[in-house]
Amino acid sequence: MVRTPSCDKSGLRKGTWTPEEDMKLVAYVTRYGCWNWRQLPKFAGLARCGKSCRLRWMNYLRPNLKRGNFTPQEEECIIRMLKKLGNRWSAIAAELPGRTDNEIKNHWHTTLKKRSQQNTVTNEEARASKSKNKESRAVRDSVPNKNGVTVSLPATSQISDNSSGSFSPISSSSSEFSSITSDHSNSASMENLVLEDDFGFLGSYVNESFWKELNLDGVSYGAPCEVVSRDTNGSFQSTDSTQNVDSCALSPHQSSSESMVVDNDFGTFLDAYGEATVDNFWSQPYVVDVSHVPSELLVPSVAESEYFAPVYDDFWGQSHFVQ
DNA sequence: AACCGTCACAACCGCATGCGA
DNA sequence: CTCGCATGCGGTTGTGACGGT
Repeated sequence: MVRTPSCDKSGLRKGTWTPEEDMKLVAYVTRYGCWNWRQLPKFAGLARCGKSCRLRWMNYLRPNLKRGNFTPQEEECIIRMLKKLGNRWSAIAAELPGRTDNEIKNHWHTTLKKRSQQNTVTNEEARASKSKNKESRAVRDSVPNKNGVTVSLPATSQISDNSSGSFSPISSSSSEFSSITSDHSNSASMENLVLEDDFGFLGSYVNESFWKELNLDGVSYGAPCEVVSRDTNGSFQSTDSTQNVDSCALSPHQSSSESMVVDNDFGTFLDAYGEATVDNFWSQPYVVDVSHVPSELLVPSVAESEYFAPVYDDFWGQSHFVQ
């Protein structure tokens, strides 16, 4: 199902992402955010191009992704939006929380498209069948009598023919989807769908010893970050990051042992943090939903001396690295 | 058991777009 | 206005899984 790992000319890895690569990316992005995809793999210790990292994160690793089969409501929404917007997959994905454009696109090409085509064929066959039935009934009803004289019999019933109706393959009124309402009330109900554990796929190879055992080729995640949980009032509370928290703020630069990644792209970096500004940057916690992140990822057990992250010690100057 | 065709989907590729210098 | 860079988007490909023969 996945591609065989390979390398391109520049030595960057291509193909299937390994669990270790996923770990690095998840750990880095959940901690520092995606401040610059081009630079990110270098800092995260990934031999990947930024594009590949972004794709992997956006389509597979990022939180709140809904995995598993599409619900009938989602499929109906896809069909409806496709009819409305065309193949603007990202716009369609925006209507389906937790689904990616790639996922929707794949689902369309592998399942819905064929189903719609079959639906069209079925409808056409039905029409043809009805037409044929009418003909055959006409033939049947035109029974030659003993004398070879054709006598037209009066029809006992009339089959209603709706063939003039719409048989659009992506019409929400088509038979296959006729039982599904097409109003936006579905959107609300879809939000109540159970989201799978976003990092469930990591479960098989993430355990307590993972971070200890993992040799991260130049990058590790030694410095534990302070986790600030958000209470029901929306205020933040410092908490033990080993605890599971549903919604919390990561404050990656509150630890005395680490500084934030900035490189030369401070503006982009700030943009990545939404409302952060130069003035409040160092005091505002970086708010990120890490409810999906296993505690092992938040507090990796790697010796701090191995910590390898860019440090921005000269605000307007060059960043450098410490290890 | 081996082979083959189909399916599903992760990932790649190339182009488009936005933005700052 | 132009250029270069970063990111987003949609089409396409590659490959393991799976079922049928």
